[in-house]
Amino acid sequence: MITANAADVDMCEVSVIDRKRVEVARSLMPAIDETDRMAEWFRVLGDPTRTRLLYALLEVGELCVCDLSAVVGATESTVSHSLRWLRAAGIVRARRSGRMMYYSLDDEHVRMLLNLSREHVRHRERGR
Amino acid sequence: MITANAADVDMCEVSVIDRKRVEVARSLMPAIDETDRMAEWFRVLGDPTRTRLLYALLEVGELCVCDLSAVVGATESTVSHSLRWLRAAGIVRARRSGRMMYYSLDDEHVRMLLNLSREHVRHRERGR
DNA sequence: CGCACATATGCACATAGGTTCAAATGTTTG
DNA sequence: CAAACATTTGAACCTATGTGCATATGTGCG
Repeated sequence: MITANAADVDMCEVSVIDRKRVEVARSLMPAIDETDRMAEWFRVLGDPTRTRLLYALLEVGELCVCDLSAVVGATESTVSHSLRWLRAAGIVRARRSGRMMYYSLDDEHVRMLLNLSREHVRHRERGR
Repeated sequence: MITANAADVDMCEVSVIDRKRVEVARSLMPAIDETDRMAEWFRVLGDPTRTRLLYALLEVGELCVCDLSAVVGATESTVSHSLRWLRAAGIVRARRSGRMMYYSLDDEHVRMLLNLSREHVRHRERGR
């Protein structure tokens, strides 16, 4: 009798060429909810307005919404909506001062991430 | 008379609180087409299927489409569509061998990026 | 050549998400 | 309190895009 393990799930329907390598990959693959969260994080970063917001905050540390609006060249409403995403993703932190909200980066990884991204873009640029 | 410089563009319409900081941020901000490309790169990564495909390739180096399909648990058509994005973004490379296409990572930064992403996700996980 | 197999592509459909506008909330000031 | 200001929120609109299905392309084999 063949014992069923996690690696056999959903494998019967599709043709597999290198079964061994497939099983190794499946065993090393992160859990689905983990890759989902990772993808969601990237998706939040994957918008030009939000990328620009992050760069603005990266450079000067802290800015209110209307100043961010002036820096990135977007409506204050758009900026507010965008910041909502970034806040929900734990990338940005808000601080209230009077009627203004000051936003700043709240993620140690973002700085490195933006640098990596810029390197990638420039690397590709040279390739053309 | 006030001289107009680059930093004044589009600044007249919105209210600015800290003009000095805004100008600094604007001068340090990457060009729009650069942030656009960065955002596009992130957007390509921002899909669960594609994230999982990258992890599969990260672990075992090279896989054909049907094996990738088995590893990530998606239709071969879906996998092919996803790989198309990754290839267009220069993240993945294809090699033909007979009737099979073998895919592998084609970006030095992706490995580091996925690690950063995973750290972020786990860091947030602990916070709750 | 004709068939089987691996992959790619085009189309259709459903859903997600970005922007705008209008209105609401929260805050300072007179 | 009322008015002005900074920001947020909700709804509507339109575009982008992920997936499934059918079909096309490419390749090896008899």
